[in-house]
Amino acid sequence: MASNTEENYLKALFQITIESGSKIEAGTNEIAAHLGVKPATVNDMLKKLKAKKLIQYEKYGKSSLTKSGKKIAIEVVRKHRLWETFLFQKLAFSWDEVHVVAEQLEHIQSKKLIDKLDAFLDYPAFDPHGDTIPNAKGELAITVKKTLLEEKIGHQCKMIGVKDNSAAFLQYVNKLGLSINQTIKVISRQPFDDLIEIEVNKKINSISPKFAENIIIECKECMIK
Amino acid sequence: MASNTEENYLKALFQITIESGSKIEAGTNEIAAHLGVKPATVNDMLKKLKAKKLIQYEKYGKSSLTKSGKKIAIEVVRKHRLWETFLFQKLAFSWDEVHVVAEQLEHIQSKKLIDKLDAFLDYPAFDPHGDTIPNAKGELAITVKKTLLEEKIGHQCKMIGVKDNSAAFLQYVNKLGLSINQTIKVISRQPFDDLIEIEVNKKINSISPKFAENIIIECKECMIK
DNA sequence: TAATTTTGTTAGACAAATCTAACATATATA
DNA sequence: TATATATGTTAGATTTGTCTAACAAAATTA
Repeated sequence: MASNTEENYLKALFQITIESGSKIEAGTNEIAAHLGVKPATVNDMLKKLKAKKLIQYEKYGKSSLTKSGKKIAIEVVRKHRLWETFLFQKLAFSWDEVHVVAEQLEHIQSKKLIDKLDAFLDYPAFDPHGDTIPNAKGELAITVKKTLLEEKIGHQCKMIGVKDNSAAFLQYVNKLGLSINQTIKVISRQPFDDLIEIEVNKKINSISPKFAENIIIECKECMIK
Repeated sequence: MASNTEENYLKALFQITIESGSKIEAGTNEIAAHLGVKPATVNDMLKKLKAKKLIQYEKYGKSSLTKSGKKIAIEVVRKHRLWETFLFQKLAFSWDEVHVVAEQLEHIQSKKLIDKLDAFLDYPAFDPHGDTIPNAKGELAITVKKTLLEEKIGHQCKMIGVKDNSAAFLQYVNKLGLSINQTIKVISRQPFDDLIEIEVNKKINSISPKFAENIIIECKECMIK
């Protein structure tokens, strides 16, 4: 069984690599900065985690999770986010207070506890920060933030913000039926003038690339494990 | 701030001494047996806790809690019993499963969490084992188990069991209106024949010392802190 | 390519909590 | 009271997780 500290290293590695969606390995200094410890300390732990076959690591190289390391990391993330949801929904903690307490609660060892908590909260999909919660099987939908311009044709996504805050732009946003949390589907792209067809609330509209570039969306990237 | 381990030693000392209602100090071996560690380990910790002014202790002597040590111990007991109540009432854990998980949860450091949990559970007075839960001020009603013969005149207590299991005795118990959880008040004691007058459900009856000796009761001993 | 900077490693130290084995003191018993 | 038993202490070792300071390798830049 992994110690609290080991769990924290595995979680850090998971968040830096897999969940970031942007890289597959992490450097020693990077992990140290993420955890607020010294690189020397991380180095010792990397050797230990390698010996336990929880990470892949070679001297002077970068680190990544093995299958069993990833499993533990996802369990910790699941516990963290379920506890955050509990604190927020049931105990009326505010959005910004839940994290520090969940940092402690995530290390409580009891499979039964966490599965019962999951049921008590009615199997939530998102924590109070909007991050996805892994299910009991350890499956986790990874979402990535980007602009609507970058979304692929045929994909669905969720609007989570705007880049431009001018009145003109926001009025246009409104007119198209767009708002925070609104689901958007990209239908097509015209080769001739680059206009993008989107579907919002079953209505189809065309928007310019310039407009699309100012809509921040979140889309499901992949399913982990 | 006390470490998890220090908290466990303080809690053990509290339970052995103050909460037991029977003694005011604990020996090194006794503490070791209670915690499942070796006396040598306890000895080291006693020195440390003394240095932190959390206990009173002299070489080759017995140990007891100081005011600040007691405060911490009661907070840990409060957390333990509130978490047990949460697991039992909200997550449908069974009576005998709650303890081991609460042993972990009792060390979570967040005053806000425990006070909100208390409110969420509607300020319970007892945990699933029937033990009293200290309130937010650190006050705790201590109950002591003894026989009805030992109860003082004028005091109220609660029947929690019997010593004799013969049919004759149990029928007599029934006839007097006694049962588990029944409140009993000791009215008087006759100097002439030692008979004891008790009040049960507003009816007064006389019982013999032999009878009283076979009724196990729980009574509020005092209010701690 | 050579020098500099960034990144990673090693060695040695420390604190916390535990152990075992040997020793010391206190209490009980013959 | 002398011995035996129970209780408590000490010294030295171990594990875990951390540090600092010195060193080594890799990457970047002039």
